[in-house]
Amino acid sequence: MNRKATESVPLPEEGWVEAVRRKLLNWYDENKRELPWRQNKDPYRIWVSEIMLQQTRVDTVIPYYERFMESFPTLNRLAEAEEESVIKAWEGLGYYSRARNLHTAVKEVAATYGGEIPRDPEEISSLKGVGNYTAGAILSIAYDQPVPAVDGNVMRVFSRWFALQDDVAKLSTRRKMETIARHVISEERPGDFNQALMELGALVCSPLSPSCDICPVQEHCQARKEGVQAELPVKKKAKPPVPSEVSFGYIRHGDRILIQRRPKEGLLAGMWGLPSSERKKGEVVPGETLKQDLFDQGLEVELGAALGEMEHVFSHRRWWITVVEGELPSPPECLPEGYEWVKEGEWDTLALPNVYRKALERVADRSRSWIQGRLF
DNA sequence: GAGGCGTGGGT
DNA sequence: TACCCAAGCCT
Repeated sequence: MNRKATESVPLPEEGWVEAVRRKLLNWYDENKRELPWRQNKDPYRIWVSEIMLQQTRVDTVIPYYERFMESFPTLNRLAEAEEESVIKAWEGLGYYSRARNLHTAVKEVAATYGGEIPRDPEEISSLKGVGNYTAGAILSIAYDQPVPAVDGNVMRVFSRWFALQDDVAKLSTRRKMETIARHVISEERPGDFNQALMELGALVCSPLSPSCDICPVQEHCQARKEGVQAELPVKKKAKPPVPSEVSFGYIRHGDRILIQRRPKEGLLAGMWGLPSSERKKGEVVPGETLKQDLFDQGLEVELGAALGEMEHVFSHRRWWITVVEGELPSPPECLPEGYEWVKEGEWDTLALPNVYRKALERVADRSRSWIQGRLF
């Protein structure tokens, strides 16, 4: 333990801790939401929920979680599943490496730990996709271990309780928060305590306009005392997403459309999508680069009209998309690696990220209005 | 430490 | 509109 780092951590007195623990847990008992992953303490169910909830809102997760649990009700069922079906179940939820890592980790638990999720902090943390927060959440919620589970909510709550100016984007700050968490956690109800902190952060101690007037621990909050709760936590601003010009091809051959699997690494890794090309914004004529890229793969495409334009923003990149129609008059007998034909409209079995689904809907709208235009 | 990695909702 | 954000992890 680093003494210097520990010295800078403001550890509250025992009286303060006992009062806050009691009030927070009482508030949680009265106000906690009924959520599908709170039905029982099945560590597998807790695990899946924690992975889905990473950087993702509760309301968004719920329907995915319900469907996922119907498809993969137990750890062994998930371990036996094909990766494609796991990714398909994750379709639209984003951060797809979460699904791959979860699948990898679950197979590891089945093979190495006899299907029982390890209770040892070192072992569980070694699983793919299980970091400090997730390990703490599973161990405390499912296994009643008094270990911290410090997420964005907890850091916000602590920043305000103790009026901390540390940048919560920093790793060192999270470690500091974990030291505080170890000090204040309830040994009797560690899982409920950790969830109560997060629930308070989500429902009361919210980022923009915290509802201090209904907060169960308002009288213990240093930020409120100083009237600075809206300025906390301190967080360095994120860089704006980098813009680029992207062409999607809607390329027909008979009743089939050309699709392409994305590279194994990087953005939307391994997911299916329309053939596409990406360039720096302002550098290119939409469509031409796509034609070039496909030509390099041995596919000679004839491009038609632009079917539509759209914008799609990822956390770190902004795509300015032009969907261009085209056809492949004389396709090779065997398509290059990563390309497939799929019947128009039969995308259902493919795991398509939302950006492509949006584009396909756009094209479908265009086709419908085009047909209507011919009818009237 | 900093950047990559999705998406949708709120203001 | 243009941000900001939401139960992080990996490299």
